[in-house]
Amino acid sequence: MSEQQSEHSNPASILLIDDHPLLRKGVKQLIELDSELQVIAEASNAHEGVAAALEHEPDLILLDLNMPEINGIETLKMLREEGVASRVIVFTVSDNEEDVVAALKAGADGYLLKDMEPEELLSNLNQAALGKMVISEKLTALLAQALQSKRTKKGPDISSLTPRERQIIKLIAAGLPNKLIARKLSITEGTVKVHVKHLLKKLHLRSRVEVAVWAVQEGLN
Amino acid sequence: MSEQQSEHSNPASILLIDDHPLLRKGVKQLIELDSELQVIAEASNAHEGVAAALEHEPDLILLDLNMPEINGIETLKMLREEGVASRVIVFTVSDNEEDVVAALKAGADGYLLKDMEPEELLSNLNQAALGKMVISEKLTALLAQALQSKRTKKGPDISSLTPRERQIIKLIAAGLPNKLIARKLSITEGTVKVHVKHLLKKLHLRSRVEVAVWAVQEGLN
DNA sequence: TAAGAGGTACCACTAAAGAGGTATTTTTGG
DNA sequence: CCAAAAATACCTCTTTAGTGGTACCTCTTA
Repeated sequence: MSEQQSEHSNPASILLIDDHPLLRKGVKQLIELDSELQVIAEASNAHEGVAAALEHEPDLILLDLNMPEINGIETLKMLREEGVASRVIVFTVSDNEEDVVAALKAGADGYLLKDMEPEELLSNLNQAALGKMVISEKLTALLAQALQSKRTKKGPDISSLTPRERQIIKLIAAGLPNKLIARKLSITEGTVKVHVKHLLKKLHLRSRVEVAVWAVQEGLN
Repeated sequence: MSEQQSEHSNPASILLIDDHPLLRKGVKQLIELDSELQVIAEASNAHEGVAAALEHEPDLILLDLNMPEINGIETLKMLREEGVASRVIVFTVSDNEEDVVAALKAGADGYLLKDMEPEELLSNLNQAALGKMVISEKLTALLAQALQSKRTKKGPDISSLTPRERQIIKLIAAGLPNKLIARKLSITEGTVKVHVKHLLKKLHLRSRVEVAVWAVQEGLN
Protein backbone atom coordinates (compact mmCIF):
# COMPACT_ATOMS: atom_id res chain seq x y z
CA MET A 1 0.00 0.00 0.00
CA SER A 2 1.08 3.63 -0.51
CA GLU A 3 1.70 6.01 2.34
CA GLN A 4 -0.89 8.14 4.02
CA GLN A 5 -1.80 11.22 2.04
CA SER A 6 -1.31 14.45 3.95
CA GLU A 7 -2.86 17.81 3.15
CA HIS A 8 -0.93 18.67 0.02
CA SER A 9 0.58 15.43 -1.13
CA ASN A 10 0.40 14.12 -4.69
CA PRO A 11 -3.01 14.62 -6.22
CA ALA A 12 -5.11 11.52 -6.87
CA SER A 13 -4.68 10.36 -10.46
CA ILE A 14 -7.85 9.85 -12.45
CA LEU A 15 -8.68 8.04 -15.68
CA LEU A 16 -11.84 9.06 -17.54
CA ILE A 17 -13.63 6.45 -19.64
CA ASP A 18 -16.54 7.92 -21.56
CA ASP A 19 -17.47 7.92 -25.21
CA HIS A 20 -18.49 11.60 -25.21
CA PRO A 21 -15.47 13.86 -25.82
CA LEU A 22 -17.35 16.94 -24.72
CA LEU A 23 -18.33 15.42 -21.42
CA ARG A 24 -14.76 14.29 -20.82
CA LYS A 25 -13.60 17.83 -21.52
CA GLY A 26 -16.09 19.29 -19.10
CA VAL A 27 -15.35 16.84 -16.33
CA LYS A 28 -11.64 17.27 -16.81
CA GLN A 29 -11.89 21.02 -16.49
CA LEU A 30 -13.97 20.68 -13.39
CA ILE A 31 -11.65 18.18 -11.80
CA GLU A 32 -8.59 20.30 -12.41
CA LEU A 33 -10.07 23.05 -10.32
CA ASP A 34 -9.23 20.81 -7.41
CA SER A 35 -5.54 20.56 -6.67
CA GLU A 36 -6.06 17.21 -4.97
CA LEU A 37 -7.34 15.62 -8.17
CA GLN A 38 -5.70 15.21 -11.54
CA VAL A 39 -6.89 13.63 -14.77
CA ILE A 40 -3.93 11.70 -16.15
CA ALA A 41 -5.61 9.88 -19.02
CA GLU A 42 -8.80 9.58 -21.02
CA ALA A 43 -10.37 6.82 -23.06
CA SER A 44 -13.42 6.70 -25.28
CA ASN A 45 -14.16 2.97 -25.16
CA ALA A 46 -13.56 -0.19 -23.21
CA HIS A 47 -10.40 -1.33 -24.98
CA GLU A 48 -8.67 2.03 -24.71
CA GLY A 49 -9.83 2.23 -21.13
CA VAL A 50 -8.36 -1.10 -20.09
CA ALA A 51 -5.10 -0.31 -21.87
CA ALA A 52 -4.86 3.10 -20.21
CA ALA A 53 -5.68 1.61 -16.81
CA LEU A 54 -2.94 -0.97 -17.16
CA GLU A 55 -0.46 1.65 -18.30
CA HIS A 56 -1.14 4.35 -15.72
CA GLU A 57 -2.59 2.44 -12.79
CA PRO A 58 -4.65 5.47 -11.73
CA ASP A 59 -6.03 5.95 -8.25
CA LEU A 60 -9.54 6.42 -9.60
CA ILE A 61 -11.34 5.46 -12.77
CA LEU A 62 -14.48 7.38 -13.71
CA LEU A 63 -16.48 5.03 -15.86
CA ASP A 64 -19.54 5.73 -17.98
CA LEU A 65 -22.11 2.96 -18.28
CA ASN A 66 -23.74 3.81 -21.56
CA MET A 67 -21.10 3.15 -24.17
CA PRO A 68 -21.45 1.58 -27.62
CA GLU A 69 -20.20 -1.98 -28.25
CA ILE A 70 -18.93 -2.77 -24.78
CA ASN A 71 -20.93 -1.20 -21.97
CA GLY A 72 -19.65 0.03 -18.65
CA ILE A 73 -20.47 -3.10 -16.67
CA GLU A 74 -18.55 -5.28 -19.09
CA THR A 75 -15.72 -2.79 -19.04
CA LEU A 76 -15.63 -2.98 -15.28
CA LYS A 77 -15.44 -6.75 -15.39
CA MET A 78 -12.63 -6.55 -17.93
CA LEU A 79 -10.71 -4.18 -15.69
CA ARG A 80 -11.06 -6.51 -12.74
CA GLU A 81 -10.04 -9.53 -14.73
CA GLU A 82 -6.95 -7.72 -15.91
CA GLY A 83 -6.03 -7.14 -12.33
CA VAL A 84 -6.52 -3.38 -12.30
CA ALA A 85 -6.56 -2.33 -8.66
CA SER A 86 -7.80 1.22 -9.18
CA ARG A 87 -10.97 2.32 -7.48
CA VAL A 88 -13.69 2.38 -10.12
CA ILE A 89 -16.46 4.94 -9.83
CA VAL A 90 -19.39 4.47 -12.15
CA PHE A 91 -20.44 7.90 -13.41
CA THR A 92 -23.60 7.82 -15.44
CA VAL A 93 -27.07 9.19 -16.02
CA SER A 94 -28.77 5.88 -15.33
CA ASP A 95 -30.63 5.58 -12.07
CA ASN A 96 -31.98 2.22 -13.20
CA GLU A 97 -32.04 -0.34 -10.42
CA GLU A 98 -30.53 -3.11 -12.49
CA ASP A 99 -27.63 -0.97 -13.59
CA VAL A 100 -26.85 0.10 -10.06
CA VAL A 101 -27.03 -3.41 -8.69
CA ALA A 102 -25.04 -4.88 -11.55
CA ALA A 103 -22.33 -2.28 -11.15
CA LEU A 104 -21.97 -2.81 -7.44
CA LYS A 105 -21.97 -6.57 -7.77
CA ALA A 106 -19.32 -6.28 -10.43
CA GLY A 107 -17.14 -4.53 -7.89
CA ALA A 108 -17.69 -0.82 -8.43
CA ASP A 109 -16.39 1.36 -5.60
CA GLY A 110 -18.91 4.06 -6.21
CA TYR A 111 -21.90 5.08 -8.27
CA LEU A 112 -22.44 8.74 -9.01
CA LEU A 113 -25.11 10.32 -11.16
CA LYS A 114 -24.14 12.85 -13.79
CA ASP A 115 -26.80 15.30 -12.72
CA MET A 116 -25.14 16.01 -9.41
CA GLU A 117 -23.76 19.39 -8.46
CA PRO A 118 -20.16 20.00 -9.59
CA GLU A 119 -18.93 20.78 -6.10
CA GLU A 120 -20.55 17.65 -4.82
CA LEU A 121 -18.85 15.59 -7.50
CA LEU A 122 -15.49 16.97 -6.46
CA SER A 123 -16.07 16.23 -2.80
CA ASN A 124 -17.27 12.75 -3.63
CA LEU A 125 -14.20 12.08 -5.71
CA ASN A 126 -12.01 13.22 -2.88
CA GLN A 127 -13.83 10.87 -0.56
CA ALA A 128 -13.41 8.06 -3.05
CA ALA A 129 -9.71 8.73 -3.33
CA LEU A 130 -9.49 8.23 0.41
CA GLY A 131 -11.08 4.82 0.07
CA LYS A 132 -14.66 5.62 0.90
CA MET A 133 -17.48 4.14 -1.11
CA VAL A 134 -19.47 6.98 -2.67
CA ILE A 135 -23.06 6.60 -3.77
CA SER A 136 -25.46 9.28 -4.90
CA GLU A 137 -28.04 9.70 -2.19
CA LYS A 138 -30.83 9.58 -4.73
CA LEU A 139 -30.21 5.87 -4.95
CA THR A 140 -30.96 5.03 -1.33
CA ALA A 141 -34.50 3.82 -1.83
CA LEU A 142 -33.46 2.00 -4.98
CA LEU A 143 -30.83 0.00 -3.13
CA ALA A 144 -33.23 -0.83 -0.36
CA GLN A 145 -35.69 -2.24 -2.83
CA ALA A 146 -32.98 -4.27 -4.50
CA LEU A 147 -32.25 -5.93 -1.19
CA GLN A 148 -35.78 -6.99 -0.56
CA SER A 149 -36.69 -7.43 -4.21
CA LYS A 150 -37.08 -11.18 -3.93
CA ARG A 151 -40.68 -10.64 -2.99
CA THR A 152 -43.32 -9.34 -5.39
CA LYS A 153 -41.72 -11.38 -8.11
CA LYS A 154 -43.28 -13.98 -10.29
CA GLY A 155 -42.63 -17.65 -9.78
CA PRO A 156 -43.72 -20.21 -7.21
CA ASP A 157 -45.42 -19.14 -4.03
CA ILE A 158 -44.27 -20.04 -0.58
CA SER A 159 -47.70 -19.54 0.90
CA SER A 160 -48.97 -22.85 -0.41
CA LEU A 161 -46.42 -24.78 1.61
CA THR A 162 -47.03 -26.48 4.92
CA PRO A 163 -44.73 -25.67 7.85
CA ARG A 164 -43.09 -29.05 7.50
CA GLU A 165 -42.35 -28.45 3.87
CA ARG A 166 -40.84 -25.05 4.55
CA GLN A 167 -38.68 -26.62 7.19
CA ILE A 168 -37.44 -29.18 4.70
CA ILE A 169 -36.78 -26.56 2.06
CA LYS A 170 -34.45 -24.75 4.41
CA LEU A 171 -32.53 -27.95 5.01
CA ILE A 172 -32.33 -28.68 1.31
CA ALA A 173 -31.02 -25.18 0.78
CA ALA A 174 -28.42 -25.89 3.42
CA GLY A 175 -27.19 -28.66 1.17
CA LEU A 176 -28.32 -31.61 3.27
CA PRO A 177 -29.18 -34.90 1.58
CA ASN A 178 -32.45 -36.60 2.44
CA LYS A 179 -30.79 -38.98 4.85
CA LEU A 180 -29.44 -36.19 7.03
CA ILE A 181 -32.67 -34.26 6.84
CA ALA A 182 -34.43 -37.39 8.10
CA ARG A 183 -32.05 -37.69 11.04
CA LYS A 184 -32.36 -34.02 11.92
CA LEU A 185 -36.14 -34.21 11.92
CA SER A 186 -36.23 -37.69 13.45
CA ILE A 187 -38.27 -39.15 10.62
CA THR A 188 -37.37 -41.71 7.98
CA GLU A 189 -35.70 -40.91 4.70
CA GLY A 190 -38.75 -42.22 2.89
CA THR A 191 -40.92 -39.63 4.58
CA VAL A 192 -38.51 -36.89 3.66
CA LYS A 193 -38.81 -38.00 0.06
CA VAL A 194 -42.56 -37.73 0.29
CA HIS A 195 -42.30 -34.15 1.48
CA VAL A 196 -39.79 -33.32 -1.22
CA LYS A 197 -42.07 -34.86 -3.80
CA HIS A 198 -44.97 -32.77 -2.61
CA LEU A 199 -43.14 -29.49 -2.51
CA LEU A 200 -41.69 -30.06 -5.94
CA LYS A 201 -45.23 -30.39 -7.23
CA LYS A 202 -46.42 -27.30 -5.41
CA LEU A 203 -43.55 -25.13 -6.54
CA HIS A 204 -43.49 -26.52 -10.07
CA LEU A 205 -39.81 -27.27 -9.77
CA ARG A 206 -37.94 -30.23 -11.19
CA SER A 207 -35.27 -31.04 -8.66
CA ARG A 208 -33.91 -30.25 -5.25
CA VAL A 209 -31.25 -28.15 -6.89
CA GLU A 210 -33.91 -25.82 -8.24
CA VAL A 211 -35.51 -25.78 -4.82
CA ALA A 212 -32.24 -24.81 -3.20
CA VAL A 213 -31.58 -22.03 -5.68
CA TRP A 214 -35.10 -20.72 -5.33
CA ALA A 215 -34.91 -20.77 -1.56
CA VAL A 216 -31.62 -18.90 -1.47
CA GLN A 217 -32.86 -16.27 -3.87
CA GLU A 218 -36.02 -15.96 -1.84
CA GLY A 219 -33.93 -15.26 1.21
CA LEU A 220 -35.07 -18.25 3.20
CA ASN A 221 -31.96 -18.31 5.31
CA MET B 1 -57.17 -1.12 -1.57
CA SER B 2 -58.53 2.12 -0.08
CA GLU B 3 -59.33 5.18 -2.13
CA GLN B 4 -56.87 7.82 -3.15
CA GLN B 5 -56.13 10.29 -0.38
CA SER B 6 -56.75 13.91 -1.34
CA GLU B 7 -55.36 17.00 0.36
CA HIS B 8 -57.33 16.91 3.58
CA SER B 9 -58.73 13.44 3.77
CA ASN B 10 -58.52 11.24 6.83
CA PRO B 11 -55.13 11.41 8.47
CA ALA B 12 -52.91 8.35 8.22
CA SER B 13 -53.27 6.18 11.30
CA ILE B 14 -50.07 5.24 13.09
CA LEU B 15 -49.16 2.60 15.65
CA LEU B 16 -46.06 3.14 17.76
CA ILE B 17 -44.17 0.11 19.02
CA ASP B 18 -41.31 1.07 21.32
CA ASP B 19 -40.37 0.04 24.83
CA HIS B 20 -39.50 3.58 25.90
CA PRO B 21 -42.60 5.44 27.11
CA LEU B 22 -40.84 8.78 26.99
CA LEU B 23 -39.81 8.33 23.40
CA ARG B 24 -43.32 7.30 22.46
CA LYS B 25 -44.64 10.42 24.15
CA GLY B 26 -42.21 12.62 22.28
CA VAL B 27 -42.86 11.05 18.92
CA LYS B 28 -46.58 11.19 19.48
CA GLN B 29 -46.49 14.88 20.29
CA LEU B 30 -44.39 15.52 17.23
CA ILE B 31 -46.63 13.53 14.95
CA GLU B 32 -49.76 15.25 16.12
CA LEU B 33 -48.40 18.56 14.94
CA ASP B 34 -49.14 17.21 11.49
CA SER B 35 -52.81 17.03 10.67
CA GLU B 36 -52.17 14.36 8.08
CA LEU B 37 -50.82 11.97 10.69
CA GLN B 38 -52.43 10.53 13.76
CA VAL B 39 -51.20 8.13 16.42
CA ILE B 40 -54.07 5.78 17.13
CA ALA B 41 -52.32 3.27 19.35
CA GLU B 42 -49.12 2.52 21.21
CA ALA B 43 -47.43 -0.66 22.37
CA SER B 44 -44.37 -1.31 24.49
CA ASN B 45 -43.50 -4.80 23.30
CA ALA B 46 -43.97 -7.28 20.51
CA HIS B 47 -47.08 -9.00 21.83
CA GLU B 48 -48.93 -5.79 22.54
CA GLY B 49 -47.79 -4.50 19.19
CA VAL B 50 -49.13 -7.43 17.22
CA ALA B 51 -52.40 -7.33 19.11
CA ALA B 52 -52.80 -3.61 18.51
CA ALA B 53 -51.93 -3.97 14.85
CA LEU B 54 -54.56 -6.66 14.40
CA GLU B 55 -57.13 -4.58 16.22
CA HIS B 56 -56.56 -1.22 14.56
CA GLU B 57 -55.06 -2.15 11.19
CA PRO B 58 -53.11 1.14 11.09
CA ASP B 59 -51.74 2.65 7.91
CA LEU B 60 -48.27 2.86 9.37
CA ILE B 61 -46.41 1.08 12.15
CA LEU B 62 -43.36 2.76 13.64
CA LEU B 63 -41.26 -0.05 15.03
CA ASP B 64 -38.23 0.11 17.29
CA LEU B 65 -35.55 -2.51 16.81
CA ASN B 66 -33.95 -2.59 20.19
CA MET B 67 -36.57 -4.08 22.49
CA PRO B 68 -36.18 -6.58 25.32
CA GLU B 69 -37.27 -10.20 24.88
CA ILE B 70 -38.48 -10.00 21.29
CA ASN B 71 -36.55 -7.62 19.09
CA GLY B 72 -37.90 -5.53 16.26
CA ILE B 73 -36.95 -7.91 13.46
CA GLU B 74 -38.80 -10.76 15.13
CA THR B 75 -41.71 -8.47 15.77
CA LEU B 76 -41.79 -7.56 12.12
CA LYS B 77 -41.85 -11.20 11.12
CA MET B 78 -44.65 -11.86 13.59
CA LEU B 79 -46.66 -9.01 12.11
CA ARG B 80 -46.22 -10.34 8.61
CA GLU B 81 -47.12 -13.87 9.64
CA GLU B 82 -50.28 -12.59 11.26
CA GLY B 83 -51.23 -11.03 7.98
CA VAL B 84 -50.88 -7.42 9.06
CA ALA B 85 -50.88 -5.35 5.87
CA SER B 86 -49.80 -2.06 7.43
CA ARG B 87 -46.66 -0.40 6.16
CA VAL B 88 -43.95 -1.01 8.73
CA ILE B 89 -41.28 1.64 9.23
CA VAL B 90 -38.34 0.61 11.36
CA PHE B 91 -37.41 3.56 13.58
CA THR B 92 -34.24 3.00 15.52
CA VAL B 93 -30.81 4.27 16.50
CA SER B 94 -29.00 1.37 14.88
CA ASP B 95 -27.13 2.10 11.68
CA ASN B 96 -25.68 -1.40 11.80
CA GLU B 97 -25.52 -3.04 8.40
CA GLU B 98 -26.92 -6.35 9.53
CA ASP B 99 -29.90 -4.71 11.21
CA VAL B 100 -30.73 -2.69 8.14
CA VAL B 101 -30.42 -5.63 5.78
CA ALA B 102 -32.35 -7.95 8.07
CA ALA B 103 -35.15 -5.45 8.44
CA LEU B 104 -35.51 -4.87 4.74
CA LYS B 105 -35.35 -8.56 3.94
CA ALA B 106 -38.01 -9.17 6.55
CA GLY B 107 -40.25 -6.83 4.62
CA ALA B 108 -39.84 -3.41 6.23
CA ASP B 109 -41.22 -0.57 4.15
CA GLY B 110 -38.80 1.94 5.55
CA TYR B 111 -35.83 2.41 7.83
CA LEU B 112 -35.44 5.71 9.62
CA LEU B 113 -32.84 6.70 12.17
CA LYS B 114 -33.89 8.32 15.40
CA ASP B 115 -31.33 11.06 15.12
CA MET B 116 -33.05 12.65 12.17
CA GLU B 117 -34.57 16.10 12.23
CA PRO B 118 -38.19 16.21 13.45
CA GLU B 119 -39.46 17.94 10.34
CA GLU B 120 -37.72 15.38 8.21
CA LEU B 121 -39.32 12.57 10.15
CA LEU B 122 -42.74 14.06 9.52
CA SER B 123 -42.13 14.45 5.82
CA ASN B 124 -40.80 10.92 5.60
CA LEU B 125 -43.84 9.55 7.38
CA ASN B 126 -46.09 11.39 4.96
CA GLN B 127 -44.16 9.89 2.08
CA ALA B 128 -44.46 6.46 3.64
CA ALA B 129 -48.19 6.88 4.06
CA LEU B 130 -48.39 7.48 0.33
CA GLY B 131 -46.68 4.18 -0.32
CA LYS B 132 -43.12 5.34 -0.84
CA MET B 133 -40.24 3.46 0.70
CA VAL B 134 -38.38 5.78 3.02
CA ILE B 135 -34.78 5.22 4.00
CA SER B 136 -32.45 7.53 5.89
CA GLU B 137 -29.91 8.82 3.42
CA LYS B 138 -27.11 8.07 5.83
CA LEU B 139 -27.57 4.42 4.96
CA THR B 140 -26.81 4.69 1.26
CA ALA B 141 -23.23 3.53 1.40
CA LEU B 142 -24.19 0.81 3.86
CA LEU B 143 -26.75 -0.65 1.50
CA ALA B 144 -24.35 -0.55 -1.38
CA GLN B 145 -21.83 -2.56 0.59
CA ALA B 146 -24.45 -5.08 1.56
CA LEU B 147 -25.15 -5.73 -2.09
CA GLN B 148 -21.58 -6.47 -2.99
CA SER B 149 -20.64 -8.03 0.34
CA LYS B 150 -20.44 -11.56 -1.02
CA ARG B 151 -16.79 -10.94 -1.75
CA THR B 152 -14.08 -10.87 0.89
CA LYS B 153 -15.74 -13.72 2.68
CA LYS B 154 -14.31 -17.01 3.82
CA GLY B 155 -15.10 -20.28 2.14
CA PRO B 156 -14.07 -21.90 -1.13
CA ASP B 157 -12.27 -19.88 -3.75
CA ILE B 158 -13.45 -19.43 -7.29
CA SER B 159 -9.97 -18.56 -8.50
CA SER B 160 -8.87 -22.18 -8.50
CA LEU B 161 -11.49 -23.13 -11.06
CA THR B 162 -10.91 -23.53 -14.78
CA PRO B 163 -13.13 -21.62 -17.22
CA ARG B 164 -14.94 -24.80 -18.11
CA GLU B 165 -15.68 -25.54 -14.48
CA ARG B 166 -17.05 -22.05 -13.87
CA GLN B 167 -19.24 -22.48 -16.90
CA ILE B 168 -20.61 -25.71 -15.51
CA ILE B 169 -21.19 -24.20 -12.09
CA LYS B 170 -23.42 -21.57 -13.60
CA LEU B 171 -25.47 -24.25 -15.32
CA ILE B 172 -25.73 -26.27 -12.13
CA ALA B 173 -26.90 -23.14 -10.34
CA ALA B 174 -29.52 -22.74 -13.05
CA GLY B 175 -30.86 -26.09 -11.94
CA LEU B 176 -29.84 -28.12 -14.98
CA PRO B 177 -29.12 -31.82 -14.64
CA ASN B 178 -25.93 -33.23 -16.09
CA LYS B 179 -27.65 -34.48 -19.20
CA LEU B 180 -28.86 -31.03 -20.20
CA ILE B 181 -25.55 -29.46 -19.34
CA ALA B 182 -23.93 -31.96 -21.66
CA ARG B 183 -26.26 -31.05 -24.50
CA LYS B 184 -25.79 -27.36 -23.97
CA LEU B 185 -22.01 -27.69 -24.07
CA SER B 186 -22.04 -30.36 -26.76
CA ILE B 187 -20.10 -32.83 -24.69
CA THR B 188 -21.11 -36.16 -23.16
CA GLU B 189 -22.80 -36.54 -19.82
CA GLY B 190 -19.80 -38.55 -18.64
CA THR B 191 -17.54 -35.59 -19.26
CA VAL B 192 -19.85 -33.29 -17.38
CA LYS B 193 -19.62 -35.67 -14.44
CA VAL B 194 -15.86 -35.46 -14.60
CA HIS B 195 -15.98 -31.69 -14.37
CA VAL B 196 -18.49 -31.83 -11.53
CA LYS B 197 -16.29 -34.29 -9.72
CA HIS B 198 -13.28 -32.02 -10.06
CA LEU B 199 -15.01 -28.87 -8.95
CA LEU B 200 -16.51 -30.61 -5.94
CA LYS B 201 -12.99 -31.55 -4.88
CA LYS B 202 -11.66 -28.05 -5.44
CA LEU B 203 -14.44 -26.31 -3.59
CA HIS B 204 -14.60 -28.90 -0.80
CA LEU B 205 -18.31 -29.33 -1.35
CA ARG B 206 -20.30 -32.54 -1.12
CA SER B 207 -23.00 -32.25 -3.75
CA ARG B 208 -24.30 -30.19 -6.63
CA VAL B 209 -26.88 -28.73 -4.30
CA GLU B 210 -24.14 -27.18 -2.22
CA VAL B 211 -22.49 -25.96 -5.39
CA ALA B 212 -25.72 -24.32 -6.52
CA VAL B 213 -26.27 -22.60 -3.19
CA TRP B 214 -22.70 -21.42 -3.05
CA ALA B 215 -22.85 -20.08 -6.58
CA VAL B 216 -26.06 -18.17 -5.97
CA GLN B 217 -24.74 -16.65 -2.76
CA GLU B 218 -21.54 -15.73 -4.54
CA GLY B 219 -23.57 -13.90 -7.13
CA LEU B 220 -22.50 -16.02 -10.08
CA ASN B 221 -25.57 -15.20 -12.10
C1' DT C 1 11.69 -31.92 -25.13
C1' DA C 2 9.40 -33.20 -21.13
C1' DA C 3 6.04 -32.12 -17.76
C1' DG C 4 1.85 -30.35 -16.34
C1' DA C 5 -2.79 -28.56 -16.80
C1' DG C 6 -7.03 -28.63 -19.01
C1' DG C 7 -10.57 -30.74 -21.73
C1' DT C 8 -12.49 -34.65 -23.64
C1' DA C 9 -14.25 -39.61 -23.51
C1' DC C 10 -15.50 -44.19 -21.78
C1' DC C 11 -16.26 -47.76 -18.32
C1' DA C 12 -18.15 -49.94 -14.13
C1' DC C 13 -19.96 -49.36 -9.72
C1' DT C 14 -22.48 -47.30 -5.63
C1' DA C 15 -25.35 -43.90 -3.71
C1' DA C 16 -28.93 -40.68 -3.91
C1' DA C 17 -33.03 -38.81 -5.71
C1' DG C 18 -37.51 -38.88 -7.49
C1' DA C 19 -42.20 -41.05 -9.05
C1' DG C 20 -45.86 -44.05 -8.06
C1' DG C 21 -48.71 -46.45 -4.98
C1' DT C 22 -51.12 -47.64 -0.29
C1' DA C 23 -52.07 -46.76 4.43
C1' DT C 24 -52.18 -45.04 9.39
C1' DT C 25 -52.32 -41.26 12.67
C1' DT C 26 -52.97 -36.56 14.04
C1' DT C 27 -54.60 -32.02 13.37
C1' DT C 28 -57.67 -28.81 11.70
C1' DG C 29 -61.87 -26.78 10.15
C1' DG C 30 -66.66 -26.79 9.23
C1' DC D 1 -68.51 -35.36 14.87
C1' DC D 2 -66.98 -35.85 10.27
C1' DA D 3 -64.08 -34.68 6.34
C1' DA D 4 -60.03 -32.82 4.65
C1' DA D 5 -55.36 -31.79 5.13
C1' DA D 6 -51.00 -32.87 7.04
C1' DA D 7 -47.54 -35.90 8.62
C1' DT D 8 -45.92 -40.23 8.95
C1' DA D 9 -44.35 -44.91 7.10
C1' DC D 10 -43.23 -48.52 3.77
C1' DC D 11 -42.87 -50.38 -0.81
C1' DT D 12 -41.05 -50.77 -5.73
C1' DC D 13 -38.99 -48.95 -9.68
C1' DT D 14 -36.36 -45.68 -12.72
C1' DT D 15 -33.43 -42.00 -13.25
C1' DT D 16 -29.61 -38.99 -11.67
C1' DA D 17 -25.57 -38.19 -9.35
C1' DG D 18 -21.14 -39.18 -7.79
C1' DT D 19 -16.59 -42.15 -7.43
C1' DG D 20 -12.78 -44.46 -9.31
C1' DG D 21 -9.91 -45.58 -12.96
C1' DT D 22 -7.77 -45.26 -17.69
C1' DA D 23 -6.79 -42.82 -21.81
C1' DC D 24 -5.97 -39.39 -25.53
C1' DC D 25 -5.28 -34.80 -27.23
C1' DT D 26 -3.77 -29.88 -27.04
C1' DC D 27 -1.45 -26.13 -25.21
C1' DT D 28 1.73 -23.87 -22.34
C1' DT D 29 5.81 -23.60 -19.78
C1' DA D 30 10.05 -24.97 -17.51
